[in-house]
Amino acid sequence: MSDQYSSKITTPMPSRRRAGPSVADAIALRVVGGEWPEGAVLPTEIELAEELGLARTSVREALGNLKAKGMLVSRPKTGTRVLPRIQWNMLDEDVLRWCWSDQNRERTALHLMQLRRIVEPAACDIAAASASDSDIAIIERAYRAMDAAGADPVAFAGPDLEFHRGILRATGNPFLISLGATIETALRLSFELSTRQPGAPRKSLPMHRDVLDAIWARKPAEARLAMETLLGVTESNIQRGLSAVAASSP
Amino acid sequence: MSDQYSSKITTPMPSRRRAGPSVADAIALRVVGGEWPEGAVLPTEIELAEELGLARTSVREALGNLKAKGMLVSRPKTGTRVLPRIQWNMLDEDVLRWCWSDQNRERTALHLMQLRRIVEPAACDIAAASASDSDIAIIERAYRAMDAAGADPVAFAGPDLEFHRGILRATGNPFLISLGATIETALRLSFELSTRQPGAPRKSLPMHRDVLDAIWARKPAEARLAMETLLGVTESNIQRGLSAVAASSP
DNA sequence: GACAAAGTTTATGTCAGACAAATAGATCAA
DNA sequence: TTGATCTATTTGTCTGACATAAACTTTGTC
Repeated sequence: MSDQYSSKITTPMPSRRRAGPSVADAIALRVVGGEWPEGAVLPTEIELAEELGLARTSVREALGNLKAKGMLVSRPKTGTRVLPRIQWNMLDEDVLRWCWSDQNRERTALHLMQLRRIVEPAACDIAAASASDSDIAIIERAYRAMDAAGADPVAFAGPDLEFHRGILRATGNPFLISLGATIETALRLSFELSTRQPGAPRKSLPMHRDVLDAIWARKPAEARLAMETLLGVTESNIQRGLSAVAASSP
Repeated sequence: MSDQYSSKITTPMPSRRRAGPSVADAIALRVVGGEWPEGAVLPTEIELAEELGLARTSVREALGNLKAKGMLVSRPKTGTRVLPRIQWNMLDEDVLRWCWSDQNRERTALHLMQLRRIVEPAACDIAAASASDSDIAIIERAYRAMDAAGADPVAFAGPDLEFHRGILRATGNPFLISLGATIETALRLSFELSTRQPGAPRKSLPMHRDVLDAIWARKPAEARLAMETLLGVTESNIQRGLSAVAASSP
C-alpha cells in the first residue's frame, strides 16, 4: 500500500536560489558605485536595455526589484531616479550585499556590530525565558558542530552562523527572525574580517558554551550577559581585522 | 542673480508613492489569507493573468516583487510556490502591511512591541551620546508639533511617528534607520489600537519630553530609561486596546 | 521485470514591438 | 505675468512568440 511511494520522493525544495549574477545585481552595483548618485535619474529603460544587451522587459524586472527595496522610484516622463540612501531598506539581504562593496566598509561593519549588540543579547534573554526544547536543540547541534570543526575556520563558520540564527529563531518573534537573516548575511560578508586572527574562532567556543548553558538553565540575565561578552570579543576581533586591512592596503 | 530660481522650483519629489492597490497587493493578500498555504504551488502565470484580467507581464511583475521579499520562489516547470513564513522578510513595509490583515493581529502587535522595547531604548542611548544638533532639532520640532496637536489624537499621530523616527535617525546607523521605517509602518497600522484610550496620546507627552530632555542633556542612561518608561506605558495601552477589541468582536 | 536513456510536456524566463497613460516642459493667449 | 493648452517623452501595460529547464512518460536494453 504505502510502499507505492517508498521509492524516490523527489523533494521539490528550492534546490538553488540564485543561479548567476542577475540583472538587478548589475544595475544595483552601478547605483551603489555612485554612477548615479542620490536624486539622479537613470537612463531610460530602453537605453539601459540596449546598453546591457537585454530586452526592456528584463530591465524593467530588475528595476522593479530595486524599487521594491526602496532604492529607486520612477514616474512617467520623469524617469527612474535614485532615492536617498536613508530610504533604502538596508535590512534586505540583497541591499546589504550590494552596499558591502562600498568604499566605507569599515563604518558599515561597525554599524552592523552595533546592531548585533543591541539585538542579540536581548534575543538571548527572550530565548532563555521562552525557547522550546526543539529550539534549544537546534542551538545545541550548532554548538556541537562548531566544536567538531576544531581549528578550521572555514568549517567553523557555518555552525557559527547557525548558532546565532538559532537563538534569534528561538525567540519566536518573526521580526527578530528576519533580523537574523540580515545578520547572517552580514556575518558571511564580514567573515574575512573576523577571522584574520587564526585562533579567534576556536577561542570563542567557550563563550558560545556559556550562552548555551545559560539558555538551558533558563537564566535570561546570564544568557544576555554571556552574549554581550561574546559580542564584545567578536567586535574587537573585527576591529583588529579592519586595522590590519587598513595597514596593508595603502 | 539667485532669483533666477526664486519662482517655482518644482520639487520633483515622489509626490505620491502608490496610486492605488497594486497587483502585488492583490496576490499577496491571497497568499497571507491562506488561499495557498506554505509550500503550495500557485496557479500558473497565465491562469493568474486570466483570473485577474491582466497581461502575463503585469502578473510577472507582481510575482517578482513577492519573490524579492522572500515570499515566493519559482522554477521552470514546477511553478511558483509559497516559501515558509519564516523566510519572509517581515521587516519589509509591504510584507508587514499584508501580514497585518492576518487572523492573529494580537500576537503580531505584541511581537512588534517586543522589537520596539529592544531597539528604541538602545537608540536613545546612542542618540544621546552622539546625535548632532540638527538631528536633535528634528526631534525637538516633532515634540513641539505633538504639543501643538493638543488632545486631537489624529493630529497627534504624525508628529509622534516623526519623534520616534527622528531618534532612530539620530543614531546615524543605517540599519537602525531602516528599522525605523518598519516600526513606523507598524505604528501606523496599530494606531487604532493604541488610541482606544482617548486621553492616552496626551498623557504620553511628558514622557516624550523626558526622552527629549535626556538627549539634550547628553545623558544616555537617562534617555534609555525614559524611553523604556514611555514604551512600557504604550504597551499597556495597546494591550488594553487589544482586549477591548476582543471584548467587542464576539 | 528492473532500470537507464531518450523524448515529451509544461511551466517559467526572455525577447520584440506596439499602444495607453501620465506629465514636465514648451507654446500660446489674455 | 499668469494661466491654459499643446507636445514630446517616459513609464506602464498589452500581445504574442520563442528559449530554457525540469518533471513526467515512453522506449529500449539487460
